[in-house]
Amino acid sequence: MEMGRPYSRLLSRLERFGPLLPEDRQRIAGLPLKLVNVPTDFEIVSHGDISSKCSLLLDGFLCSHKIVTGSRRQITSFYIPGDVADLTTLYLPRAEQSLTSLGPAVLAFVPHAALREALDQSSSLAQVLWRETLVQASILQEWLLNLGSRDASGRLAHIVCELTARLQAVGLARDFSFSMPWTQTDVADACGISSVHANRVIQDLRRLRVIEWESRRVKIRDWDTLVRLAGFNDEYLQCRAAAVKEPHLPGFPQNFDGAASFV
Amino acid sequence: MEMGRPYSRLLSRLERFGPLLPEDRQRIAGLPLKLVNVPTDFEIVSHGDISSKCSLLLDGFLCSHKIVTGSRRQITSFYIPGDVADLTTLYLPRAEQSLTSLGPAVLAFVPHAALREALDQSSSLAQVLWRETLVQASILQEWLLNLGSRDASGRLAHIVCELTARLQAVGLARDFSFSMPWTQTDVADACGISSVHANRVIQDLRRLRVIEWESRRVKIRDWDTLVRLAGFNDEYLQCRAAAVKEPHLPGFPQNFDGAASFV
DNA sequence: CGAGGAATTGAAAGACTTCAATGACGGTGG
DNA sequence: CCACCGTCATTGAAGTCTTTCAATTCCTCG
Repeated sequence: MEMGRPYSRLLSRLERFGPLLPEDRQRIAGLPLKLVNVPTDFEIVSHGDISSKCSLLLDGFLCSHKIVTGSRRQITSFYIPGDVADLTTLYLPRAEQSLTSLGPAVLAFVPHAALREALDQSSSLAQVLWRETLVQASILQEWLLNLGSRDASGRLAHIVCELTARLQAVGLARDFSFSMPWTQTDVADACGISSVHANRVIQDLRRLRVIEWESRRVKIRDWDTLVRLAGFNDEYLQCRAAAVKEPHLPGFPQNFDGAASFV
Repeated sequence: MEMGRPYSRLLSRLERFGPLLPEDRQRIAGLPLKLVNVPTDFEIVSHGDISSKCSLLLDGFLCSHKIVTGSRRQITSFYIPGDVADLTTLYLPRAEQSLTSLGPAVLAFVPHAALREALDQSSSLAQVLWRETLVQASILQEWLLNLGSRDASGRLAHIVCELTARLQAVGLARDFSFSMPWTQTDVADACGISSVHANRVIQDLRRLRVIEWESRRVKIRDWDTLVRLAGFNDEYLQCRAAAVKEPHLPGFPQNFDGAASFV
């Protein structure tokens, strides 16, 4: 991890839809931040907190989650390096979910005040960050499909696919292999299944030689089969947005609609 | 429905966090729009479409949904009058979901171009609409808890609670009674259960005298029990945001954090 | 080497789905 | 006005998936 450039991953993420204005890059890069190391299972934000900062994840993994019915924990998102885990709190300061680390993690806290100021100065930057929250919402929708319409093995396969795709996009899953320092219980809480059942499903995937998953490290052995099991389609992640709009033709702005096909 | 003021419900919704600037109200009210009546089960936006307009719902209900595994349909959101159902397409024009009407509905289409122009001119307005998408995302998270961590009757109860609360917020569920012109299959698709099972669960709720649900109309008979069954807490809806910030004390801005408790 | 968390296993119970049939209802055409 | 039709709601029974409980084994770390 390049500690020297804490915003680099975030910036390259934000630029997948097109280059930022140089001054917007400056605004991001100039944001004050506070680096923090947190241990495993550290609760960074608690449900109900009023936040005054955003948490940019530099290294490790986070999840947001909430307790339902007294004891059952539902994980609603995973965050990987380059993600701002609680960007929502910028305009909805009360945290509806808790945010905790899965494994040791390195964070950069950015004060809301500074971020708001930057966004007030640049509507183009605000737009880019808005879009980032929309992509996160799109991931939530996909999880909804996952929990609502797939069986346990489909859910697990889908989560692994998504994680792989996201990690690849930030260069952390070369060779379809990555570290995943969380427990089967964590995975189960994301899939909405019991940890016992999660274990059995993982074993099925191992038996099928689709994945290896040992000592906190996952290796995908048969991506195509995994994708098929999961019914995975990466479009919702907008990972390849940059590829789509390659031709930077002047006079041909992206997503142009004008009054063209208005109903 | 006041056809004369199509934006009134949206405006009052947007103002629950605090009054809009007069010029921002003007910008919204001045937006061009095209009124459209659609019949039951009309697909307004299809998965994969590139949108050039947003759909403000004036009357009736919509849902967004997607097909999983060939045949199973998962509903991921309901929309009620005053909602902009596809605000996300403003900056993520490719629709990841389909949008269809549940029962006859009245829509106002607003071209992206006009909306973008308004938002470029006013960063305060952009902020308010951004927040609106964040609230929608917060609803998605709650649905995630629903599908991942509640049993069938809890899911159904929760959806009814949410719908009731949202409809009440726009004055459409006086006396805890409202029209719900969709089928048990639709409800089942939102809960991620089979329609047969949905039917049995509805009957349980009827037997417990918690709700009445006949001929497309729901009446809540025992709100407290329903809330308990659902584990419902309306905070995530931000319905009561306006109430919270009643004291408009000058010099005491809402959600002020400054450098105060910065970690 | 011991302790504690994590993973694994088996067996029984429970929740939900599927299939298949029947009943209820509203709207249509004759 | 009534028979007919299609959609939606309801029911029963069998089968599948998942949970729960309770051990047991494995691993990691101090």
